[in-house]
Amino acid sequence: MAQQPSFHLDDDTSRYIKGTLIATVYHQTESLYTVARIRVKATNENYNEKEVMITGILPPLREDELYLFYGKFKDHPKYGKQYEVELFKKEMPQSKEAMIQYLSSDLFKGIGKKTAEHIVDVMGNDAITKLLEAPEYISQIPKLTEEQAKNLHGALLENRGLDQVMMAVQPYGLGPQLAMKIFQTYQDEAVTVIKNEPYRLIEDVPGIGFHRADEIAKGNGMQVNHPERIQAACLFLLRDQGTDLGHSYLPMEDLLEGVRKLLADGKDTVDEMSIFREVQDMETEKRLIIKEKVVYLPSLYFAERGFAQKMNTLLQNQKSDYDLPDEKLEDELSALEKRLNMNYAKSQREAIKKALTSSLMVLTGGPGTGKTTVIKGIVELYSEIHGISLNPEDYRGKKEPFPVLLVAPTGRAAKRMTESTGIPAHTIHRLLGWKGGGHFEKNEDEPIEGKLLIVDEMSMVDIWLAYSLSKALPEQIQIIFVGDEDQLPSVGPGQVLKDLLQTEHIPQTRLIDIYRQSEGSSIIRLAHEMKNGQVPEDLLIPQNDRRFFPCSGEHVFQAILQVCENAIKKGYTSRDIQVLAPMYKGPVGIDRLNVELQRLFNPEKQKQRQLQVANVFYRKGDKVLQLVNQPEDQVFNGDIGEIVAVIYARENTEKEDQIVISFDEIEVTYKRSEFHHFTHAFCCSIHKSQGSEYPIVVLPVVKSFYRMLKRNLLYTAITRSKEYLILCGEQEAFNWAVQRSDETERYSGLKLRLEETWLEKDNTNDTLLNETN
DNA sequence: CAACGTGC
Repeated sequence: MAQQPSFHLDDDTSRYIKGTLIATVYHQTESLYTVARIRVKATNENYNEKEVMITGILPPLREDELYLFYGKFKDHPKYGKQYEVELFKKEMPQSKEAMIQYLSSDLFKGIGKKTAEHIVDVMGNDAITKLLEAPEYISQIPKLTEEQAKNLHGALLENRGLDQVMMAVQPYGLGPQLAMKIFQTYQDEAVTVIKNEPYRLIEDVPGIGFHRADEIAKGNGMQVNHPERIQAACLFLLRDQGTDLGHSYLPMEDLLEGVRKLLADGKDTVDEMSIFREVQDMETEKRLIIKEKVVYLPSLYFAERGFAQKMNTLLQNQKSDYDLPDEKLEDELSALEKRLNMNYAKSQREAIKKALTSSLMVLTGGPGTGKTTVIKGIVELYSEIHGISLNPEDYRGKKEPFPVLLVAPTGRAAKRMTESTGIPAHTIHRLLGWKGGGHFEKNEDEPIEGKLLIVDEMSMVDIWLAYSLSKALPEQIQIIFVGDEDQLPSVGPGQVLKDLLQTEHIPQTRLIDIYRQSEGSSIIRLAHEMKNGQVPEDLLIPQNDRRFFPCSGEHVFQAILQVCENAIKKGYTSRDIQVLAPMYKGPVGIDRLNVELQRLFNPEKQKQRQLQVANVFYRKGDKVLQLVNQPEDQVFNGDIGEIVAVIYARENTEKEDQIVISFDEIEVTYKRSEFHHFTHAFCCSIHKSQGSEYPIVVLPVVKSFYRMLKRNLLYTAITRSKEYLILCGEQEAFNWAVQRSDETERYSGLKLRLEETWLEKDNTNDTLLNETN
């Protein structure tokens, strides 16, 4: 018999645990993040326990339901073995009560509690399963009116679940995975949503963009110029495409043109006037915000506005406490220099003094300008002048909270801060108490406690996070933002650091190059020229600290290997040399480089112990890159380590393959189930290298990277090198990257918001003054 | 095409 191709959840490719709820351990209503204890009824996992802890994004679970969880086991450092659910499915209600409740729910029109009870009495607890298998039984249920029978039949078919969803989306080329996601998202309402509100899929189901939803809508008979269609396209363009490029808004013209293109379908087009009208309607409904001829998603507008307002409030709170006499500061600074046995440069002294006397300050400078030194100085001098202890132990059990807060957007940057200051630093998310879905425990109602806050690596903070942080700030706090505006921008929308620096009334200090002698270093000079959009004439001429090997095509790959081989002969190791590349795939991609570089730096010895993951072999001596944060191990995303031991399953009590990696002094053991927490690091991505420095950087620069070649990416890469920089590739590609900075420009209104809210404050003050006069 | 953080 010819069978329709179908996706069976119970086939052996998907692992599952079927079970019932014992107790919900944790459930967050905003994000739906759930931890629950489950009684195992059946599983195809290698698991023999009666109970299991599951985690995942799930609706509130009920005790009377049977669930099918698809996922995999994870070893949580604190909570042990847990099943991480990727997809789940609700089995039909099992108990009599649940079945009655289900049948009398809104899903089955015309069937109330009485009728539902009757059906279950006649058909049993598995009434629905039975009726689905043999719908003809419906007519045999006594006391059911013809109308009720018809409704029941229709609803049963409609809500049959996954099969129905798959059938509904099949004509649109959506595979079983997406069908499953849709079903998971809407459960019983999935088919209804697909039929009536297909554009909701864009928002709710990752992997469905405007075009896919639009295909479905079209299949449902959606008119080309239907308001719903136009509105969905507007939101999609702003949310998905705009924020992907880092924009906080889109200019009206860009939006209209973009939406017109998105909606055009052969001869069927929608004119920009109609789109404009919809945009206006959406503004009336407060689903969009229009300011100065640009269009915002409300969340982004309020983030800009709220952050700007808070910054200005802090500025106006300039208290007399901060008004320290310059003489005292100078004296204390000199004493500090003596104590730390060092000398601050003039711009560093100014930075430290300004930081201590301002309620808000931005500190910026390129790599090697001593931002870290200044942070340390600020903290030390602050404690000195205010006579406060910097020993966290002194605050244990006391009412007074630790007054100095240090944070950074990434775990690794926080770790570096901890190391350089001796004071515990955290991620911004940790400080604010992340709750999922963009919500935090700390906010305007429950502000954080502290007197001085320093935020490092501010270039990586997007406008949403900046707003969340600003909301949680008490009014009496001194805050210092630190960062390098020429580095890679934040993943999320906005360019908060840049905008702060471009706003005149925001107190700021720029550090100039001090440490890596500018005159001696042609790397620094190169970086400077690049900043200004220039390529030095001597790019190809060997310098004392950099070289450019011109080559193209396959030669680039060979040149990189040759450079490394020569370095090895000179006695350098993989610790000294870091190869960087912008992307993983391709002929000069990270993946391919790592395979060959492993062969060079850590060749396989006879009978060497090694463990295989996919096509990669790990062995002792391999340089590896940590990919996730493991705060409990003091190891963070981006940390580089070295494999120091390979242990086979038969050699340990857990009977699981293990790899031990050493990060500086710390050694961390990974089980096979955690091997995806690291990867080879002979070559790593430029993005991952952000925040690290290496003695020697080797960098391929080729046209095949053209999509990624932008000025700030190249800048970030070359400024990672402390002593020597080796470029291999095409000069044309280098020039191209330096020229390309406009394309990375982001639409941001933060500078404007900072200025307008500043003026509004002035006005309020004037009014107050006038009134008191 | 690459990239951040996180809940018991």
